[in-house]
Amino acid sequence: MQLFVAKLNYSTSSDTLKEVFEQFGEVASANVIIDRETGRSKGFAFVEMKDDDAANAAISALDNTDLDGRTIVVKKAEPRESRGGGGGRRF
DNA sequence: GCTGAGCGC
Repeated sequence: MQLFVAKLNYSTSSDTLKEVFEQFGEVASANVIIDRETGRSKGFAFVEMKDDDAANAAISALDNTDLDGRTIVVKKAEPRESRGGGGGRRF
């Protein structure tokens, strides 16, 4: 299950999120969105967890909680292909 | 070196 984490600290890294989410279950991968233009964090990230139960538990536990000094928001991530853009080509 | 809603190249 992919989790969407928003309102993170600009200094928060993928490893930090991984360690936090690993406390609730197995984290397949943690990916903090880094801006290609500035090279800095955009303020949100995506965390993929192997167990769905752990993912829901992490949402209920980490949502609206303090992380690195900032109150983060954890929700279920939407499919990247649905958003459209340059990479996702449905044809 | 900064800001602060929302969805990844």
